[in-house]
Amino acid sequence: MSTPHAILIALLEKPSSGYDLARRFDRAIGYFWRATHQQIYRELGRMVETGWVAVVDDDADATRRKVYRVLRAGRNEVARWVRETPLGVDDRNAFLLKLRADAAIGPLGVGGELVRLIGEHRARLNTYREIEQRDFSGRASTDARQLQYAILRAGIMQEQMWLDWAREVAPLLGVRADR
Amino acid sequence: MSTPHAILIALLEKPSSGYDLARRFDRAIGYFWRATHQQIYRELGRMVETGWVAVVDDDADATRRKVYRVLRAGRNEVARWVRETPLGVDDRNAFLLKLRADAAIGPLGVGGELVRLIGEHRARLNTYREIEQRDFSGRASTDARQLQYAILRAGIMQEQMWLDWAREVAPLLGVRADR
DNA sequence: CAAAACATGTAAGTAGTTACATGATTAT
DNA sequence: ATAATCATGTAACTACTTACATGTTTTG
Repeated sequence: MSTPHAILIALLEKPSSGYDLARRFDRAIGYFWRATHQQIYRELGRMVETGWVAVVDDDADATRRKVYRVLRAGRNEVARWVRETPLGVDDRNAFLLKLRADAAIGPLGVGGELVRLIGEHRARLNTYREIEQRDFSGRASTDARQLQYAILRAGIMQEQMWLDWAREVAPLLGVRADR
Repeated sequence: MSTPHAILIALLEKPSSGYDLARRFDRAIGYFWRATHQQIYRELGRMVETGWVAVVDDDADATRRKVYRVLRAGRNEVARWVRETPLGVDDRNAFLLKLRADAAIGPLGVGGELVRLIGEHRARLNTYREIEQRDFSGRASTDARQLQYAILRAGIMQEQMWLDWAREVAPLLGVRADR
């Protein structure tokens, strides 16, 4: 959804070369956001053009290694993206990305969005529960039917988990998860 | 990851027109797998070429509406894909897709893959727990640090949830979630 | 000195998104 | 009749993936 912003935020946390970024996107970051080295180099090139990042003139070390840092315009762009890009319930990872941005250059007012998302997740959970009541409340079930129920259970458990998590996070963002 | 297979499986569950599929992918199916009508029509066209699906000659009803059904080759392709395409821990939705295929034309032996995935999810959960111990066991935390911990918590809770779910599903697939 | 890891890129192909386009049927 | 919904498609653009390509530095 937003590879350039993922890269900007990673660079805000620590200025890096394309190669370093590729490694970071394979380890810690990669657990929730992926990018190949081709994507990274392409985006870095574009963002230099745009003026969001610049190569740190590695004074002494005149090797071929290029370390990038985020410029003021890039920082502003991250803040703008966090504030003005509404996410949906399916953009879990993008929301975590916003939290990382908030940790790096915050506060950026992510609390409001968390509250909205809690509402949307609750609505979806209710939808799932209604389907559960309607289609899976009876007794005897065929194998196929039990599998279909398992798929729905995955959705239900996922929403419950997200809401549990949101309840933990809300106070950190200065909002209430009310009820 | 595999739009054509998602469409084939939806068609196995119920022969439909492109328009119907688009609606189904917006409702129930859309909660875990998305496809726009352009993708759907394009894939349907391709799959007719390949011989995986065919238009049901809507005898009487000679309107412009085209209902597609899955041919034997398409069915075989689904079975092949389910059996021969190993998924990673991040392909949650693709695994649910396999369960739907198994419910529709199973059994396809998905149990083995579930067992493998349980192992991989446990490994990832352990990695997260180690990071937790190493980086977040101390007391006093800054705001930024607490947010970083919240991101890690999301990962931990997600893995725990998946493992809980897998424990429910295992018996349906004839395998044990052992321990 | 050879292999592994470092480091950055181009090119081609595939998939996905967004915008445009058209016409038929159904309901008000 | 006119608006909404049904129904199917093309075209252009953007993003992503996979393969190719090249040279450097470090380590055994």
